[in-house]
Amino acid sequence: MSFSITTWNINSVRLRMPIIEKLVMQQQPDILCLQETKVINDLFPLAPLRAMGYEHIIIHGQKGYHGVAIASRIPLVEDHRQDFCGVGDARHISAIFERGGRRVRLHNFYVPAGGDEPDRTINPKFGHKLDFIEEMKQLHANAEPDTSAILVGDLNIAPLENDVWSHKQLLKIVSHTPVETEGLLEVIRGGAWVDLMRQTVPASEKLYTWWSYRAKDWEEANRGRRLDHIWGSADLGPLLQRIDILKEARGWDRPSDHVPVTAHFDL
DNA sequence: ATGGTCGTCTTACGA
Repeated sequence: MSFSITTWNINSVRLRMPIIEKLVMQQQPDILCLQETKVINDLFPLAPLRAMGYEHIIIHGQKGYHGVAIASRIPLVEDHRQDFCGVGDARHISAIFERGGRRVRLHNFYVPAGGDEPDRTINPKFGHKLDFIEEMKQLHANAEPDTSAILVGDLNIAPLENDVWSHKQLLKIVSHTPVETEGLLEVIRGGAWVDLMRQTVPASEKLYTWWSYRAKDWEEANRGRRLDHIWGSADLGPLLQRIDILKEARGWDRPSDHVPVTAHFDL
């Protein structure tokens, strides 16, 4: 048995339906996790996703901002939303699925971007991001008995030196400041998560999932960051076949600034 | 060069 899961910050799900269809045609993931859907639940485009074979869809949206969704070809049970920082943002959705006799808890996150100034005393958005990361430290990969776990999403932090185009030049840029990168690594360590993308690509290699809209030529500049992540409980590590980062999707018509990341498992 | 370009609650603001 094989199983694949894709995470993609889509930056408006309604605007991106054409490239979501393109992704599904190419990759056919069993589960598709989206972030920044930017739409209330009543207006979420369920029909086209169902037409692509995703009959099990759970959504958590709000008007204009944030929003997460899980679209699955296998049944989802026990769906759950956690209101991180208690501010009512649609930034987390979770469900359980079963595959190959295994029970798996799936978390889909959209972590706050954190604004421009990496100082919580003058930038409340940065404080919110740090508080959100602090709350994520409660999240353990082995929290539930006889249940594996996968955590995906746009975590808006590039934790390792080679997760950004220039470690030195980005040390004071939100997404790569030491307080963020150390915080995210503590979430990983404390929760006994495995960074599955880095299990297959050594930390010495550059790895990006996001390229800014603002570059004149994103591909030529190649000033990317690894903001999107796929983590797993340790038992899933040996079952991982490969990770695909679909860089070409950054060049598709009306692209998101993030590209899809897909994990393939023997599961 | 402290810019640039996307998106939506669009002439403001978040990313």
